[in-house]
Amino acid sequence: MQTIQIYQLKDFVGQEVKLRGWVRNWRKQSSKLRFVVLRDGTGEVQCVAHKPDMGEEAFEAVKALSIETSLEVWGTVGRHPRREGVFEIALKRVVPMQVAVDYPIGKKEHGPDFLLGQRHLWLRSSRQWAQLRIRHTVYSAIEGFLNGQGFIRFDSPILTPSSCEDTTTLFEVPYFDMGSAYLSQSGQLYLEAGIMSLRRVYDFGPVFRAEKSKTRKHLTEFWMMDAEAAFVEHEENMQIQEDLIRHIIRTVLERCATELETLERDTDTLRRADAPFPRWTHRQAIDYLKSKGCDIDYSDDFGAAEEEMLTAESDTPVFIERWPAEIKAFYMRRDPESPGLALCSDLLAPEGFGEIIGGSERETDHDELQSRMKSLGMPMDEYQWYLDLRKYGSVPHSGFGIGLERTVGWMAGSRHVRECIPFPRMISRVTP
RNA sequence: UCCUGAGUAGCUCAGCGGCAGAGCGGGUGGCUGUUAACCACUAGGUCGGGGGUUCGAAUCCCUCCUCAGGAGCCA
Repeated sequence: MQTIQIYQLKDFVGQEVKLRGWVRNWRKQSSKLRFVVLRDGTGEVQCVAHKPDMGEEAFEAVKALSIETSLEVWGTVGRHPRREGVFEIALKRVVPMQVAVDYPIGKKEHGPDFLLGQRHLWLRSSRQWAQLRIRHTVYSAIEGFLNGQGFIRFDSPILTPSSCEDTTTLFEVPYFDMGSAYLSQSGQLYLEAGIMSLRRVYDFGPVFRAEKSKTRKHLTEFWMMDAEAAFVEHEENMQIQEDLIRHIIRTVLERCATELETLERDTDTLRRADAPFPRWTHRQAIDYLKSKGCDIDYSDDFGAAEEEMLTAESDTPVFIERWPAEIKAFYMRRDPESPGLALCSDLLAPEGFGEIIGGSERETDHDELQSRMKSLGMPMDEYQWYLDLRKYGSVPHSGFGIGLERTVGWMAGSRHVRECIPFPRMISRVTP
């Protein structure tokens, strides 16, 4: 008899098999009939325990099962009598590995604080299973796309000497007798060094922000993929981002049908997002918002409400490009046609999921960059290496960073990014 | 840091000045096709902590704590 996994059931109809997993739920129908829902990490299947078929002793073993007990089951694969395309197991025998007593997560609703406190167990529920599998698929789609575009993985350091911004948003860690180091907010500056060797590079890892943000779009530790490419300018940079996002959408739709169904995600909406992305300048966006009655100025950033208005009428994500330079980062190249603007773009996801990518063409001129850094009061000795990149063969280059959890949240239709990472870290939670 | 809301059984919540409640979960029993199964019975309480008002406080007031959503903030 073969030991199989639930995803293989369709190939074993009519055969006796062995499965290993956990009890998701059980239902008692009568003194002679019980249903046990088995999950094994690859899926779920209903097992039918009928006392006259399996015998007194084997049925007693089924009666002793509890939610989340780990076990091995033997039985015959069949088709559900009333559900098309659904399989079930006619049980012959069950052997518990470890009997779970009083599993804390029940079948009814729970609050977020309780569930996050039980995150190590909450991971087992159907929705979390589906979301984490979509996370894996998004991760895998990003890597597949970049590999196909000639990007080389280049791991940026996580411990860094300091920030280019003020250090209040950084997590500080003691570093031997050298004072403090800080957890990285982004590996971008290091990637700019990498492209001068490898032409196109990316990193993919955790980044850390000590901001006291308390919203459904913020985590203090989240995963970001930063890509950087030599000889790529602003327009091509946006094209790469659009191609990447559309590749992610197609990959998730293709590989995660079951997961999306479990989450009751509207896949037509996702499908429609796989189309050319509108590109608005920041000025056009402000004009639009003004026409809708927003009290906003040409030098302003957008709040959550504005972001939603900008994408409300679009099926696809929307690029907002060429922002006022003074509200963007120092390393962004200025627009030659309008020096007050930065050659940058934010990509806003539709359906209210917010900003998922930020990118820009980078400043290439040594003196220009140096003067901006000085005026920001940055520690020039710590960043000499970064200025060196503009002294020894500076080239046009661009890059962008994509937030994994927000992208997963959009794909999965999750209201909160805390469900898009196995163990979320937020302002009021670092455990479990 | 600010604004708003919440904290009552293991969980989700109702009760909002006069006997501490329901559903789920636990336990016991019933039902041959259930899908968060259902039905009956049963056990289960420091009403977030402290202080105050009142004949009487889960309920009103003050204060602190915790959580949520949002704002600010967010290479």
